[in-house]
Amino acid sequence: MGRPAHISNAQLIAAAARVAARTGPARATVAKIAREAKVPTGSVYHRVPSRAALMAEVWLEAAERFTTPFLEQLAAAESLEAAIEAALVTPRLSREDPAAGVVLFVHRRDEFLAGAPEESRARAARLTSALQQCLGQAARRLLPKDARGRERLTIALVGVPYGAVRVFLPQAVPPPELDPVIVAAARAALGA
Amino acid sequence: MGRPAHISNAQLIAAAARVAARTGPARATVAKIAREAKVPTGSVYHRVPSRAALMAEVWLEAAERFTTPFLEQLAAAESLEAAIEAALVTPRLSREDPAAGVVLFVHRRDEFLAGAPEESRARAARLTSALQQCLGQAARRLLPKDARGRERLTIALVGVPYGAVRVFLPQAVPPPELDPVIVAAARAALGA
DNA sequence: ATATAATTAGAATATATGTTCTATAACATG
DNA sequence: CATGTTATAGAACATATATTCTAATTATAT
Repeated sequence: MGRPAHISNAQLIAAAARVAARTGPARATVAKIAREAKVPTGSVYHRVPSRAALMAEVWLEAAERFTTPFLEQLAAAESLEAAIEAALVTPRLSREDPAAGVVLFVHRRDEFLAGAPEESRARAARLTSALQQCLGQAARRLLPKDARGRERLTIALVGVPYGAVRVFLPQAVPPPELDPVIVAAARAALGA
Repeated sequence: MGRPAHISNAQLIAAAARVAARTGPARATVAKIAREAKVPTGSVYHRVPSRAALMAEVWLEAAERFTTPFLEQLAAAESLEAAIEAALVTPRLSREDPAAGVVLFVHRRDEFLAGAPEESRARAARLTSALQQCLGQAARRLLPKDARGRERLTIALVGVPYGAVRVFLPQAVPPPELDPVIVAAARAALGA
């Protein structure tokens, strides 16, 4: 089968994620990523077609780690209180996988997707629209009287926890005491 | 006095702010900034020593527009309710000066300060520490029982409004209806 | 008018960095 | 053990863009 690779594709993405988390995607050069992954720069191009595609992959992987539990919690929620639990996905991910947390909550989606191949963009668009759709359905179910229900739910379940963890990231990990504060603030934002 | 300049120094900074708001500071090239300001690229270097120094200036100007009213409101606050008003500086700035809002609340301080001259960094450090000091004093005054008062106040008055406006910026301007939501969420975050 | 200063104007240069290329090494299979 | 395949290894190349440079322009002051 030929010479074995020093690292796996997933390890390359993980190394790129660490570099991007530290420096931001714009300053994550191929040289730095290769050094972090302990492979020569040329080897990077045996795995991915371009730096832009790799950065997109980094974002997509982090975004999926967030979206999966968030959508699961929110889609199943039959009460506002249950929906509010989804707000805790943000601090939990930041603790469990700080690099993914920093990628998602410190840097911006567009920085990672700039110049990315069409396929990566399409995947990113699907993730984003799945999130919005789920928020819309939950709003119709749980805030039927509120004309701007989806907007309000987005503020409470996305905006509030995002802002809360940003007080800590990237220097520190959000402490456990943050979670009840997020819940209280999200509940208040929903007017509940 | 020599040939008159096409634009003032302030106009160059404003043009740089618009470009940086659109593309992010990393992709704000000197060529783009010069085009936006309608001056040749070389002229930029008659005003500022480097692109990095210009980006730092953009951030510092935006940061001062935020810090001044925020500190004023918070320093004068003799009650938690008065302090909570400071949380509204964030959405107000985003409406009154969207470019400054995007610079401060969409992009990151470090992106603007990367490679900046020492003097700019020192100014930025002073702004940041003035903010932290004021938050600390307010916490001791208004939340004397809370051992982590400053942290909590930061979450409520900085993190919550930041996350809330981020739901809208940079695509849209935060609507006026957002303000009572921010106040409610900030109040809840303070446990009041 | 003429000299001087400050700027415009944009070409030239330097540098950083993404990408490709050539050679070599390590593994599997017949 | 020869051959084919895949990866390493890092140098070479291409490109984008920050910065500098030379010349031309337009104001003020004497």
